[in-house]
Amino acid sequence: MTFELDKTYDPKSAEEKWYTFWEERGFFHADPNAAKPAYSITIPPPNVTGELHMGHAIQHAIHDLIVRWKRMQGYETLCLPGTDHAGIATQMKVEQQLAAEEGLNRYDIGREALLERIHAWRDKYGDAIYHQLRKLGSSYDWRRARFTLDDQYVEAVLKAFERFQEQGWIYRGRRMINWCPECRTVISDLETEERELDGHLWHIRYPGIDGSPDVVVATTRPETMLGDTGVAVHPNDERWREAVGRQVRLPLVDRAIPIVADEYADPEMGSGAVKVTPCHDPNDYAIGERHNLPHIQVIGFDGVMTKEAGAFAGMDRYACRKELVAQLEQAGLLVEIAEHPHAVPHHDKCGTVIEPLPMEQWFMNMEDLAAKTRSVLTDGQIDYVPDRFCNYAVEWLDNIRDWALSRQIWWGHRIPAWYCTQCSEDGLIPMGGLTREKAFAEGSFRVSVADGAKPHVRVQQPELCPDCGGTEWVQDPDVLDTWFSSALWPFATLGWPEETESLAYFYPTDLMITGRDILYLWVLRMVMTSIECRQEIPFKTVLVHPTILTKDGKRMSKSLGTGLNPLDLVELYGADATRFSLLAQAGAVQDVRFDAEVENNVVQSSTSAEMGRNFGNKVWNAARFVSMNLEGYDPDIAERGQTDLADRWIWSRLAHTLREVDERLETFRFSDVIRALYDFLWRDYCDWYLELAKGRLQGDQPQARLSVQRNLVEILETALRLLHPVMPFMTESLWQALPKGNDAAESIVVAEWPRDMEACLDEDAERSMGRVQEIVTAVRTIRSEMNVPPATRITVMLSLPTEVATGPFESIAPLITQLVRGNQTTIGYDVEPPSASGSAVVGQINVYVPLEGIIDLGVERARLQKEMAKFEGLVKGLNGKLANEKFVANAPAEVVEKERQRLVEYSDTLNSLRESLERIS
RNA sequence: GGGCGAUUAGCUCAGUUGGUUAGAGCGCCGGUCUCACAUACCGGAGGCCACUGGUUCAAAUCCAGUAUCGCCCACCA
Repeated sequence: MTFELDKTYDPKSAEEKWYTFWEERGFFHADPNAAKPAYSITIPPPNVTGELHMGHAIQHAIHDLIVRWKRMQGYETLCLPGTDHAGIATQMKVEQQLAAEEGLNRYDIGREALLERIHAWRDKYGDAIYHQLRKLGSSYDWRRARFTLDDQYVEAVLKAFERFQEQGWIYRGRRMINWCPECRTVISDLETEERELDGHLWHIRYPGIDGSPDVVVATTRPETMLGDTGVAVHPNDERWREAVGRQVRLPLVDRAIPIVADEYADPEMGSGAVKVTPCHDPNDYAIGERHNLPHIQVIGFDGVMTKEAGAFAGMDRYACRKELVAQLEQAGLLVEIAEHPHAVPHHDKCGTVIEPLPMEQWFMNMEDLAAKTRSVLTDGQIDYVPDRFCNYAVEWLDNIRDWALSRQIWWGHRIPAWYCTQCSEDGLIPMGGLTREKAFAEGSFRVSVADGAKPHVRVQQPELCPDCGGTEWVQDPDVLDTWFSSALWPFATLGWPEETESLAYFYPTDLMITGRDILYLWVLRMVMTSIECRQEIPFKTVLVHPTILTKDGKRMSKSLGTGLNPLDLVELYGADATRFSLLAQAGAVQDVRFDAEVENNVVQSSTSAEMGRNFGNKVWNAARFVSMNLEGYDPDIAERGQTDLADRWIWSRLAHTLREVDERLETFRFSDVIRALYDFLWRDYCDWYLELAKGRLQGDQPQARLSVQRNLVEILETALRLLHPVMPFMTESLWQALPKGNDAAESIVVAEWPRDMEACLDEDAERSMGRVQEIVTAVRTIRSEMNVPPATRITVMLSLPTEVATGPFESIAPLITQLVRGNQTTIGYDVEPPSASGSAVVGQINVYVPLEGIIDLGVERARLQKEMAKFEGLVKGLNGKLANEKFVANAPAEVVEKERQRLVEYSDTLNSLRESLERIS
């Protein structure tokens, strides 16, 4: 019973072969009627435009690790994949393509045509990420892959919108919003990103009128001055008491604006007076409301100055700034220009500086949901790992703000609000001079409730207008924020609003694995929508995985050339090694500096992936060794060796490893999982057990040979199952090749996870084997230090104190001989070694290696002296400690006793070392 | 401006509730192509655990402060 393996593991052929096999057998399918406990995860849907990056890679290495583990443990395991339509990002991508290839923008081709192009784009590229995930080995139920614009999913979105509307949370209102002049849409607060810019603070003089003093105001955005409709000072500011109620003249536009008293103005700042531009600053908007100041919008939705900007109309907002500053300077009204670094909100998707504008939009009041969600979190119903993220979530909920839901783009879920063309006529304003017919047909109009538009929220278009009996309707032109649809992900993907079998069986899901960046944007909103739509939590645990940084702790970014394509790693080192490297670095830390050299977005090498590759190859070769030594092996007649020390030891180590792996998987300490497996397979199994097995394999006792063969196979087979969730491909290759019983599973994917190994734990064996290892290492050190040629066979003499029985040493002696390349190991009491011997002390045992003619006594003396110095230090320290009355009095008795024993032991060791030294001096 | 995290060997990181000589991998030095593996084997060197105080018989570990780096939140002109 032998099998053949190549000299090295070849990832490419294995990956292709086994993934196909797994999919054909349907191992990843999850059945809602299975008679097993369920375990379910929905993945965070990547953007449909997305390409796999390292963030995905670590996320999915973790997903698949957990999912494969649970599947082997006997759960009916669902991992549901999918993609997000990613409204702005996707539309942006296709628009950029349109501009680059045809020089057209979205308005040139219109709504329908653009949507057609995006759909075509999605059909062509939308599945790319699925193929990339397969390359990593992800064992997901691809039959269930969902897209946020699937028909059933759209239904869920409309249903949810209607439901929230019925709760009275959704409203149309005029508010200060974040406008992206590049994308020409509103975005939510969460989609803005503050960036520190080196700005300036311009101090400008506004001349007083009718006895009012001149006012100097400061601004970081002088161009907004054109829209100023007031100046505010603090009501208690004595300097300005007389000025309140008077007016100043706005330079360049020659407009008289009032000085108002408002507590927003900070007397400590500059002159104490602040300019007020209600249309272009959230604070100023609030002041404007309080004092009824007029709104003058001088910056348009395209970032270009409006006709209200007078002479500056038509200029880009930044060009205008420059020109305006120049003119102010010329007019002698520019008092000062100060350097002023400050944070400016940008659109996270396109990087454009946000323009705050008052606008009518759809909003959702989040107060009720936030309150409910808060108590769910503070009740501990959802476990956050690490748990501090739960506190952050609660804090965020405490400061919840209304959610701007509508987007002025076309790719997405169109808002299910309808307007009767008859009675809403005045509030439906065609864009760009279109006729009403055309504007309505294309959805190119602006809705103004203020001007009389009356929205009716319905999933279906209404029949008769309840107000006027009209029958013609137009749907709201806006689409919903992408995050509105993804907020429904865990239940919408399982069939909601239908009460499906899958929903009943797999929901709530067990685990949500996510990055830090979307904890509020997405994760918390899923909790909120689930509480409302399902009256339950969407997942029991939120696992926040580390962020992958470059080697030197910088952001990984394609534009910086520090991007790293995970598939390049797969290409270089294989999928298993890539997973290994990611998981090995996913410990308690929240940032992983990924150990790879990258040049111009191309990976040159990665130390950790190399480690993974080497480890895979090591295991592969261990299996190869086993395969080469199975001559005459028959699993039916071979008995598991359980009396030999090495056998008892390796089973005990395996049992420890299983316990460690399970524990660390339960607590998501992936780097510990890797380390446990690595140590067991490489250190215990290969370095020690295989080496020891060679003796029995090559010996002349058939029974011993059979039992060690059985152990070699069985231990390896079990360890492969433990390793499978980390390195699925390599383990499957080996597992398939290993001889197994007839009732073995079809694949390691569905093989049973090892369990109940506690009985194999054997402290005595571990202690004895530990002694063997110490002695062997000591002898090897002597060999190495004395430059004993590898071919030279040596004798090891163990000298025991009289109170120690020789029995146990009789059995370990042959192991020592074998491992140090010796010819024999002798045991005796108070042995007097030849004077030309190397020596070492292991616990109570003196170890001698006679080296007549080889030993360099000078080297040996130095070695012993160094060792003595170490123990002298230890003994001195312990003496001091035990002489300290406070220690003896206060420390627990067992600690004191332990220290006493150590002192005795170290003193003995020191004496032995001294004797050895004297012998050769 | 608030909050949080990190700081341990040249590098990347472990170090569980305070209690043996602080560990691993890579890198480095020396020796091996020893019949599974040179993607390997054997041995070795290398640490004032960021700094300063404190608590304790005992601190990498607990507390306070400082420094550096990073993240999150925040409308201060």
